[in-house]
Amino acid sequence: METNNPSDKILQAAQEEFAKKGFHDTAVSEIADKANVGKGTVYRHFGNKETLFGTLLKRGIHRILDQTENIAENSDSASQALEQILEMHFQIFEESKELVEIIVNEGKHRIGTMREELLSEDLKHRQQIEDQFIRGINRGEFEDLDPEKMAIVFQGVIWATLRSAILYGEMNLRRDYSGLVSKIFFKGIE
Amino acid sequence: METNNPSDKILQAAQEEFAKKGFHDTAVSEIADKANVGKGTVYRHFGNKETLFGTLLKRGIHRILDQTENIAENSDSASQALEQILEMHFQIFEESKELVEIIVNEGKHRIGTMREELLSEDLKHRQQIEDQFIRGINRGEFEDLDPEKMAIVFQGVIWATLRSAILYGEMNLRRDYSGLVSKIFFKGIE
DNA sequence: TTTTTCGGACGGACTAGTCAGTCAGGAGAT
DNA sequence: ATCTCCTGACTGACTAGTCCGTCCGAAAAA
Repeated sequence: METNNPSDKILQAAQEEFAKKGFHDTAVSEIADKANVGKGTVYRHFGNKETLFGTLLKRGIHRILDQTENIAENSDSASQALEQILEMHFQIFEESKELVEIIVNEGKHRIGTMREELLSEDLKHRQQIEDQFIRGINRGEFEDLDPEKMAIVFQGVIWATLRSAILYGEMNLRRDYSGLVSKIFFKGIE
Repeated sequence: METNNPSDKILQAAQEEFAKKGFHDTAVSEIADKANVGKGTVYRHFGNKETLFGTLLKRGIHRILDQTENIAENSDSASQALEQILEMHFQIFEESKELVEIIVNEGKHRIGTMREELLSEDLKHRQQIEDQFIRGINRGEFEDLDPEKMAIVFQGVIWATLRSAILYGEMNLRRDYSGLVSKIFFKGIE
């Protein structure tokens, strides 16, 4: 991991600034300064502000998508998979609070040209979750309810727990929520 | 209802523009144009852009807070109250898609000076929901789980359903979600 | 009734500041 | 000398907020 190449330094600085102040209130020059790099260098590596932001966002989302994929393949049951998906989000949050902060605060948002692409990534993630609900229904783990709606609700639960951690600084998401969510969801629909 | 007074026209125009393009991407001059009013008039009635936005947001949030209060007082059980709270959100959404859009997209967000105030309104709402979980636990409706966490999760569910309706144009939220959420929540924790 | 005066709401040109994005020149490597 | 990459001063576009002349309607004066 070449942490001295400008691209990485810029990305790191951008992550910190965007997490702290959001897309609109962060100036490209601030990111350049924080990365110890000229403004022009930022524009050499990322064509414009939006692309820089989008790169960061996509990075995070793909990480989530990949890990979800992985969990789906290596789990014994749907409820176990869903539990692990939730905990994986907590894990990523602990590793990179800032990245999750950006995704939670602004990922759902209309950021110009990125909008369509980002929306489709979000949909992909929902599909992964939905697949687990379908799996659970087929295996007889869950009642036969609309899996799409279930996935939407589950995504909301993930988002809400992360958001509360960001705003109020929860320390141990896994301890606080894993059992609770399992109890609500899987007992409720078994 | 004096719909010709500038204040109302401005508020209406602002609601439409903010819902469509968000706070940062909406120029005050656009709002003034849409309201058929000079820019100065906007500033006469609302001291600045942030206040205009905040007025709109607070309007919506207070409506939710008041109706929640009302439901809490006139319900027979906690689970019934929570069900009604969810449906009340759907109701408001149907009446004013744009207002809910603003709240869902930007209400949770860092809007300068408003931040603290808005955050506290959000907390108030969570408290109302938490109160219902406490009530449910005391009445023996629900298992004895952490009511604060339950409220956070429940807020997430409300948000997720509204968000999906905004993004993908669900038509009948009540039909799609009321039963589902009840089943998940109240069967899961009874 | 008609005219004049007056207060203050209104409009929009203007100011002052910000910031995304550019580009001409510099520094370092080969 | 040439090439590559970097730099930051600069530009142009944009917009929040101001400010003062205009306009309208009410009410006093004639």
